Amino acid sequence: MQSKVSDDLKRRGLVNQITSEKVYDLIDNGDATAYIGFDPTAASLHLGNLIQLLLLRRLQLGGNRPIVVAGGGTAMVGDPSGRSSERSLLDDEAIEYNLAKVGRQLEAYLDFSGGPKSAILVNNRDWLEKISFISFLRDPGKFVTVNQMLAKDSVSSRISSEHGISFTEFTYMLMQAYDFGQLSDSYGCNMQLGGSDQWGNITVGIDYISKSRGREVYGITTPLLTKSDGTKFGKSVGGAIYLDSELTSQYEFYQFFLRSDDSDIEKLLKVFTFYSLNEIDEIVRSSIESPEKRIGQYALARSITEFIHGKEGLELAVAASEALFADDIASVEPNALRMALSGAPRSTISRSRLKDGATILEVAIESGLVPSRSEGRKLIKAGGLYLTGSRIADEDTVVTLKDQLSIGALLLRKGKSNYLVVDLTD
RNA sequence: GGGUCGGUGCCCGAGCGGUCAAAGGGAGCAGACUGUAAAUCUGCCGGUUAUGCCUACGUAGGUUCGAACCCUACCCGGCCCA
Repeated sequence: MQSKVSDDLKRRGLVNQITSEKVYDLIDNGDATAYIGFDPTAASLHLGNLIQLLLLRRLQLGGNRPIVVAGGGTAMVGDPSGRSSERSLLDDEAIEYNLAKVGRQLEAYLDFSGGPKSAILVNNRDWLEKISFISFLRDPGKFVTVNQMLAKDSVSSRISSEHGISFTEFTYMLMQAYDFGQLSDSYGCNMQLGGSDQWGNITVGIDYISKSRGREVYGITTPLLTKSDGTKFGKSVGGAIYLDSELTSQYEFYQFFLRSDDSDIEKLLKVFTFYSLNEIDEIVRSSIESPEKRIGQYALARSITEFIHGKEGLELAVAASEALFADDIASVEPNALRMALSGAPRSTISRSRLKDGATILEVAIESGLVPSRSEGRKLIKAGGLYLTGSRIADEDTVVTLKDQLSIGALLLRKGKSNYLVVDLTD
């Protein structure tokens, strides 16, 4: 007898709030049809979204049916939850673009292979676009009181703030409630999942369905993932960590997890991997025994990178890591090096630029390693800029074609581990 | 509406006529140590065509050789009174 799905979720720290204990019965018996919506406000999902998506995946593995909603319609309006000021509206084109990208990601991490528990992907624009204004006012509108809406944190905090809240965003939770209703009608969806900031939106939907259809549905939220020092998890130097390798290379993705704090490892393994709790205990135990081996970090980074980027992606990331952290990168065989670095952050600069004699400072700026001349100067002065493994002491050091690696690229490094491969173009 | 206190760099917060690109803390970046960890210590932390110039102390004006600091108006917030 396998341990219960609900116990597993609880012990992984994935449950923040539930609307009823009934939630656990449903998911343990494989009776849940659970949905999460993702608004395509960016071209890729990031780690925060991934936690939700993995939760859906866990439910599916436990015999429940997942539905992912691409918020093509809701993205037109913008969710005020967790925001202190009004969003700027995205135009149609941007949403369509993001939708195409994010939609593909949503399909990649769940099992859509058919059968009764096969995942479903829908776009809420399909129904939100069709409903007329008057119907909208009559159907979801009449079942939800403004009093109720005003009481939600996401709204009340904005009303009392100097920024206020537009009618547009105020309406958001009504749209989300309507989504839930549609899914309930079409697919028997009986549960909505979301981050803790979604609690208000989810409960409005539950009330709406109960009043309009007399049907009982449920909700679960996940806690906001924080690091052991209390700061928000999932940000790195360049901002959010994305699942799309064009925005966050496999190497960066892998490295992000590889550099996790010891004290966060257990939590991260529970949230981001499918290792069983027993396996995690084992990994954590050996990590504590010999922390310098970073067993937990490797297990975490490998597992999650493989899940997101596949075996090939993981191999790229590992190869890039090994090549970049090698003692003598110049001796790495060209083909191997080219392969290895294909997952690393890159930039380009023209050959002629080097022929004319560019200084290291200029190269660092033009390649985007540093944002301004002063930043570059400071970096060099602090001893934090490296060209192919050697520290640069003088900003006027001239970079020539002789500095290129066997693969026709320069290798810059900022600090201990921020590498940039600069391809030479004609 | 009246009174009063306040609005400072990514955030918090000192400054109250020149020596202020603005103390201090946090965040961030880099260095040392280490395990590509944490903690700790050190340096940096508006831009630049750099002993100068530009941009910046709620907004717009004004006084002054000179203003974040004084004056006027306006906008926004806290508290007290109505």
